Amino acid sequence: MKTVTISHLGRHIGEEVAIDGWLHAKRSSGKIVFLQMRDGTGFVQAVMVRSDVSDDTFTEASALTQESSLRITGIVKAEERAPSGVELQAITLETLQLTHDYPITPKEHGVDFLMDHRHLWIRSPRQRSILKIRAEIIRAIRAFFDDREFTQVDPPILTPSACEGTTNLFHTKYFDEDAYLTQSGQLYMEAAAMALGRVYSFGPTFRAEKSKTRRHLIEFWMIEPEMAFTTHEESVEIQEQLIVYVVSHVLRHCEQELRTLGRDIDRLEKVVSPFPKISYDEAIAFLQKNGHEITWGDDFGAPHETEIAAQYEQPVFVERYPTSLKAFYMKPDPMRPEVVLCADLLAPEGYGEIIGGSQRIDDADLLFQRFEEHQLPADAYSWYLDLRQYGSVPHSGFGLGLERTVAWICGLEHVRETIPFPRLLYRLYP
RNA sequence: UCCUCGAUAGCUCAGCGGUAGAGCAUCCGGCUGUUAACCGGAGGGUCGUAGGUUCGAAUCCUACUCGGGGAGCCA
Repeated sequence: MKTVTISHLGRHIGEEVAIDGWLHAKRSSGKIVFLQMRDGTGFVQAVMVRSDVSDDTFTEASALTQESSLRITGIVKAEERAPSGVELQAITLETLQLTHDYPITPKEHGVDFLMDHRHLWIRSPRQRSILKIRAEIIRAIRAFFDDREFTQVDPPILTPSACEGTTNLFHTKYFDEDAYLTQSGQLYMEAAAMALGRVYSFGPTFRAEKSKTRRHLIEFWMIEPEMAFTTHEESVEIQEQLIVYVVSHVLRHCEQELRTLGRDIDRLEKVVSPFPKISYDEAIAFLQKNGHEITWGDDFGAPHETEIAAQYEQPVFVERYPTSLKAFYMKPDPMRPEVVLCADLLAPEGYGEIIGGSQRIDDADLLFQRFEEHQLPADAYSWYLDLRQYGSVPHSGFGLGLERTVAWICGLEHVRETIPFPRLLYRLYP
């Protein structure tokens, strides 16, 4: 008997095949049983009619429970009433394990309960769809950079000290030395860009911040491209192309999953070039006009970002923030040294900042001056200062937060559903 | 760290000073096209923990524990 995946059943109409999977749901009456099967590739309904099978088989099917593992053989039928257009007319049944008391019932559940059962929750159609889309977004991001001859470089996860010196890091020991989990691979990626030209990293990042909002994870994944001989404006252009590419890839490859999530496809179809660009100055003026008590030099809070982004149907770049607000390595605008050559990309629909990027300081003296201003230990970063001593060039880069991007594209309420096993404040299980 | 909301059956919740409830899940019975199927029946609870007020507390008060949402910070 040929075993096929549910996703390929449509190619076997009229044939007798076997499927291996789990029972997602069951409905039955005295003489017919409907078995909703899932195998990871999709969902299909197997229909078992009492008169078609042996009494033992029918009794066994009637007694099956949610999430029992089983193998069913039957004839593949085209069926208009089925969501996938295909059904299996069951003939034989082999129960691998009869499950008892599966915790996640077809009824509603609270966040706490579902998070405690995350290892089982990911079996649900909704969670499966999100993880599929996450995988496709990752595939699209890699394809985008690989096609443009970027080289993937993996920065270290254990680091001797803070990269940016702003957020709280996870502390650990490296034998007798202190070590920290990385909060950004950027400085290492600048070194890599001087070696390989155009590079990108894709890996986990850790922030020991006591943040508890729908936009925060303690452990999250970030894509950090870094490009030699690239200006701020050129970097922003690449960021825009990347986002357009990723969204169109998901629209093309994940139609079924987006439908399962109930995502408003129209909103995603509006993500095309060019994206609006406004300056920090214009954003401040806009907020002031709308009654916010904010002055030039203040940073935006989450409500500010949401209000700015709400003006547009596409992601919006906010450029040239005050130098005092941004990281030490960002290059000042030569025409206006009080602002830096940077941009944040704000996603629509209140999802907040998904990209932060800038042109980096390439002048050795200015960078050293910044270290003193920010009271950073120059000796710990002497390798980074070396990059400006030996063939310094204009270069730019950015960081894309994967989970926020997934949450936005999927239209989710919270980033905790975008990663298989989220690490959240006070939640390290499962 | 701060603000705010919550904790009652396996799950989701109602009850808000006077004998602990419903739906779903589970078990038993019925049903040949179900889609969170439906119909009938059964079992199932130290009301988060510790104090206090009261004749009487799931209910009011205090503290603690755990969790949700948000702020700050950030992707």
